[in-house]
Amino acid sequence: MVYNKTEKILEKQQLRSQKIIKAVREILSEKDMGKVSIKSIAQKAGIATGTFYLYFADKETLIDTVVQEIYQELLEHIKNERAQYSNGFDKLQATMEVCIQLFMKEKHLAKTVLVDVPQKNTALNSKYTYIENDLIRLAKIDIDELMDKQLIPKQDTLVSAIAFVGAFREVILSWISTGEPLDSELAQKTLIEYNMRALGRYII
Amino acid sequence: MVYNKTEKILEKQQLRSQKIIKAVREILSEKDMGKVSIKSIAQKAGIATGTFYLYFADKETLIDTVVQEIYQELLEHIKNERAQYSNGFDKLQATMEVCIQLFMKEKHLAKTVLVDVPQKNTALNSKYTYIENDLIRLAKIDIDELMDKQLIPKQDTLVSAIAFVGAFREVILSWISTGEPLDSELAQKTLIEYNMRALGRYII
Amino acid sequence: MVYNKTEKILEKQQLRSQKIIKAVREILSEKDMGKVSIKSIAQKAGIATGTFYLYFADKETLIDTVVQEIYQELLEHIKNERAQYSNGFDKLQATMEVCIQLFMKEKHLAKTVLVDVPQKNTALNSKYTYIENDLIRLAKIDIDELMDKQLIPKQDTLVSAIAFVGAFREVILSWISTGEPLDSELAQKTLIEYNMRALGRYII
Amino acid sequence: MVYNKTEKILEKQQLRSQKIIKAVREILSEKDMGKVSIKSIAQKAGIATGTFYLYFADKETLIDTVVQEIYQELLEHIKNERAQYSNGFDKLQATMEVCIQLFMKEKHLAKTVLVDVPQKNTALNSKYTYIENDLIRLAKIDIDELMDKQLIPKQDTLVSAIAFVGAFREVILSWISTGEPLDSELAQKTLIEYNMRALGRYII
DNA sequence: CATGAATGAGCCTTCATTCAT
DNA sequence: AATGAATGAAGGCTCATTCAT
Repeated sequence: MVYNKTEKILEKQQLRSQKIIKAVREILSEKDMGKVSIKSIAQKAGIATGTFYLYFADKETLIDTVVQEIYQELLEHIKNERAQYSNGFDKLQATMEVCIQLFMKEKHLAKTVLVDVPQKNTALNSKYTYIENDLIRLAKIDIDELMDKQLIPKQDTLVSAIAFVGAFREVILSWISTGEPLDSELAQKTLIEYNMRALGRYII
Repeated sequence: MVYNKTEKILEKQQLRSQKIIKAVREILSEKDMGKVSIKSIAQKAGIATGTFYLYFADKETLIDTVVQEIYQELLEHIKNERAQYSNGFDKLQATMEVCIQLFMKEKHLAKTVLVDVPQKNTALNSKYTYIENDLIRLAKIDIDELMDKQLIPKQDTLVSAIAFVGAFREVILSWISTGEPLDSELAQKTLIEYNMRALGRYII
Repeated sequence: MVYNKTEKILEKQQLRSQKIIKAVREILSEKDMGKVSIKSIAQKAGIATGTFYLYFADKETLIDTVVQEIYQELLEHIKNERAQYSNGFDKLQATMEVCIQLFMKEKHLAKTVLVDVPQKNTALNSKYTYIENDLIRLAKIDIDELMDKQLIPKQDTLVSAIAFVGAFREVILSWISTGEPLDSELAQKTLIEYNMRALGRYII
Repeated sequence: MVYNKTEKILEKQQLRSQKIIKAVREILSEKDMGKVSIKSIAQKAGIATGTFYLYFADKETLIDTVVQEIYQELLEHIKNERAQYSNGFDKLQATMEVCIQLFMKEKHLAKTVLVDVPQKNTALNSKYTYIENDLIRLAKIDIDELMDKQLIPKQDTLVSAIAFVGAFREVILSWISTGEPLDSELAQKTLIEYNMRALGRYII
């Protein structure tokens, strides 16, 4: 019984935590991005402001958690998609494609992940491992492999991976801000080819 | 005499303004990025809080001013360097080189320009024209020219320009955060070639 | 139970609101008329400055509320008393008598109503309908009636009503400042007769 | 020589003081009643803010001085006008007429004298002798005289004098706020007759 | 455990007054 | 004497956090 009770309680706590996190994400996703105050979060989560502090130490902890969750989700998506390909080029391309899809569908999430979070973590203040780093790591693995197989020229693969992600990030953000370009297909093709070409794929 | 006096006063005022701006820049550059409150700015500038308002209408005006100043500085550098080249590829390369030099020398400035400011201006909140937009514009001009001359394949040149700047930005920021890579020369070469290759320069 | 709880809370909130309003009234009534700052109000009400904003949107709202409250109280008194008379002269006299009574009993309230509030609303700044206007309106109705019945000479009844209230106001204020005159009865009689005579009651 | 010099200096000081006072009065007279800050006063007076403190101990002293000056001027006017009449009724009427004229011509001055100043001096805080008191005193003298001569019924002449001034004050203020009534002549006649009748002039 | 009213430090801004020049 | 830049206390308001119920 006791065990059960504990389990139930833990479950309930989980639920509450999730509710709070969901509330934050909803607020972050709102078009006009309402105030991200504890009060508004609690309101959206349907709890009292004080209750918040039973689940999270403080506001910062909450934000950290939300960010982690978002990251995990995104990486999950990417990994699933990549799993279908064995070729390094294809994997990179698939990564970009899934990211484009996801980000364009959830623009505010993209903003949070690509802008709001990193901005709090620049320079030596890198408290999180953020999505960009994860993406870079993934990209680097592929690029390393391609270089090993001599499919691309010798290069500082870390730099390339960073550039790869950076080019991608900037374009996505511009689309989020100004709306996707009219010829969306050409635009996406340009972006993908930009990065693929940049790696230096040998033309056979 | 009167003339002299006025001159001196103006000079002194300039100095104070500069002192305040410098204080903001310093705060923005601090590792732990202290609060950018009027109080902290005044403290850092060695003035009373009220004095601040003798030099700037309000906080927002100050921030605008700082941003503008930083932009002007950077663009000046870039334009000077680019002026020496007529060829599109060379100009783009020169732009990257001067930016690398400047940013690596003034890392804090780079951080402000590439991170702090853009983050306040994402999406529809584009009150400033920020450096990235200016850089993108410059890059696009060169890329358009290259495409017109059929030196690179057909592409959405705006996307390419954005990707170009994005790749660059990300790499620079990573260097700022983690320090330049050991083989700095290879790293820089990789970055530059990454972007040049990405444009699709036809190999002759 | 829930109902009870809600009731209790509402009651408590009412209490706080009242406490705050009372605090303002007290400050307004103090001899040296302390500063009417949020801080001083909160202090007097025994709450934190932030708490104030749980009960009133801002300072202006509070002041409005206080004023309205005072007005309602006074008008209630007057209307009750007037209800007992049908004759225009009697109604006017009753109005004066009830006002004299009330004001002399609650001198601070009188001061607020007759001095503090109007002074914030002079000229084109008439955001409130203040007691004086209401009193004037009431008086005018009676005077109009008297004139229609040809019980008083032809006159600009609005001017007369204003003068009526003004004469009254000034005398009351003088009594508040300097204390009622020794021969209080004569004094009150003089005031009432002054205004009644002024209207020009035809001597039969 | 020394004497002369001192005289000149005193004269100059007088001039400055006057300039400052004039500045305040101008600001008080402006339709939109700009901020009455030391800075704005100094600006209008054509002096530096610091200079102000060479002529007045502080802001309050200045305001007191301005008020005194205004009062003196007004009383001067009134006394001159009254001097032409020997009859008590005529004197009272003349007083009212000159006040109406003056106040309607300088509405903002009227506002200052009748509203702004008294409001700072209510109740036991009567630091100034304000115009109203002076007017009341004058009126009382006349009313006493009339009563002594048995031209009006027995009454508390102080109360009557206060009521007299109060009725007058209120009407003037209403004209200042809302503009003079259309039938200005009837309105003025009503006001004057109101007060005259109120005194109880025996109809012969 | 949950609540949400209460807290108070902190923010931006104004302005009467001072003081070095 | 005159200047006006500098001062800093004070004002209204916000919001992360606490605590009595």
